[in-house]
Amino acid sequence: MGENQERRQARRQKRGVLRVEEILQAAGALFAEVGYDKVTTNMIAARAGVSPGSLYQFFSNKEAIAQAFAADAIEQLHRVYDSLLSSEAMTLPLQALLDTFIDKIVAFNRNCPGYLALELGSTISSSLTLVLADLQQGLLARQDALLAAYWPHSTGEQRHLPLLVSYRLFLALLPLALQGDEEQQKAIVHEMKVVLYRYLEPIVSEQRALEMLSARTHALAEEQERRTDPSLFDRD
Amino acid sequence: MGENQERRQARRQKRGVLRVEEILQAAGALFAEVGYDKVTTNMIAARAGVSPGSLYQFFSNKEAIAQAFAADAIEQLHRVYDSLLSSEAMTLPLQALLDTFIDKIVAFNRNCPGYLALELGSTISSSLTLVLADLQQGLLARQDALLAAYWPHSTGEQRHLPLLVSYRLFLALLPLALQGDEEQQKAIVHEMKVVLYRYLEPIVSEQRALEMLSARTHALAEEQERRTDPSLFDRD
DNA sequence: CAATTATACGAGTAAACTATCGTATTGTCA
DNA sequence: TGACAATACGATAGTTTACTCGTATAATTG
Repeated sequence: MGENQERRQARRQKRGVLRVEEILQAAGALFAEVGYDKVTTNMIAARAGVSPGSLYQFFSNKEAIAQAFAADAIEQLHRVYDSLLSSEAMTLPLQALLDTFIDKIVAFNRNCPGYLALELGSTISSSLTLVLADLQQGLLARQDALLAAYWPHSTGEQRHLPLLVSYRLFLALLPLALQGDEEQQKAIVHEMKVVLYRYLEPIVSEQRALEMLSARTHALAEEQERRTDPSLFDRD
Repeated sequence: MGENQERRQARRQKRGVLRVEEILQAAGALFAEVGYDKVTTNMIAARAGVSPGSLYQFFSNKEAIAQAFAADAIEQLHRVYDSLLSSEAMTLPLQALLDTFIDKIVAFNRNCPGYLALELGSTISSSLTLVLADLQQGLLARQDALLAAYWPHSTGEQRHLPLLVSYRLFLALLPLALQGDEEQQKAIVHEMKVVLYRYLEPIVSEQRALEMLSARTHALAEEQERRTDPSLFDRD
């Protein structure tokens, strides 16, 4: 699709590569502002300072622009994961890891607006969504490795659900962490860390999790007469 | 807008009211399937079994259809909250309340697909989004009352952030809870309850929260030499 | 039964948008 | 320098979509 065109840039690279960057940056900004669907190709061209026709010199269609933008963003994210999966980072306690992890990913999304819009704005299964999901597989593997390091003796099967849930929770709060004044942004980031820590900590330290859950349950039961099925929260 | 038309139905109510219901149901189903933006008015007409022109006998435009659908849905949600805010429900421990609360709201979203799509698919600030936000204010007040009941001596200011965060967390997992096989759906609902309980419980019982958090922090510090700033998770 | 009004239809209109095409310009290489 | 390829342009073709309008039918009222 768009790759052929980019690959054949043997000559005249400087102008072309520069234009591609300009176009992708303009597209990303617009994705963040109005969402992928409502961005028109003419808007992208205007923001990038090129003619509508020039877009198609480098990208075969609108979707290819979003794909290239997402590919760039995900490559950057991989670099973030590289630093997080370093041997020294893995020796941190979960709380500290979450702290740096969340800070870094939030910082990335601040620098690269538009990626979040593509991630969230994925109205059900366009072909763009499928390509995006494919690109994310790599990131999911890194996240899984991270969780595995903190959850010894766990199987991929076991990690699947917590991983999925954690990712969704993070994504859900991310828009709030990027909007509003700095005060509110800090507060949201703090809540993100609290939510994920309280969710994940009992999971990665299983034995303690069981103890604490039953302890809490008993405390509640003593405070208040027990009207509820004790197995409400037990899984199947 | 659309209200005038519906209000002037003095005669011929039966056919008209019926058509309105058919149209809204068709629209809701389509919103859930492909999202508001990608639904065309002709699709709604076809699904409802009416001509394109007939839509505009009852609704002034596409957005008015979504608004009417959302208004209906939110009215139903208010009835759900009515039962949750009953005096007897408020005596349940938090865990039990969350259990029934989540089950009921999930059940509603199963019965009324399309509402979630409107809620999530709100690409940044169309006029539809503003109207939706307005309709939701009422629900937010109910949720706040619920949280206030479990968090004595709390101010509205204090409840604001946890309320916002809880709602986002719930919304984030809801799509997962509605898709996939029944097995997976149950698992997701379970995770929803776990996440919200672990997040909210320390908040509504403040003093215990502080104790437990510091206890955990100490335990972690002893297990592992302390390389991280102890105040990482403190706000500001 | 007439008169009036709500409901129904569906071809058609105007606007918006993606992508193309013919052409002009700029840079590169022999 | 001359030939060739990459880049740039912008008008516009072709498509999609929300919505209208003239007309026809069904129901209600007097």
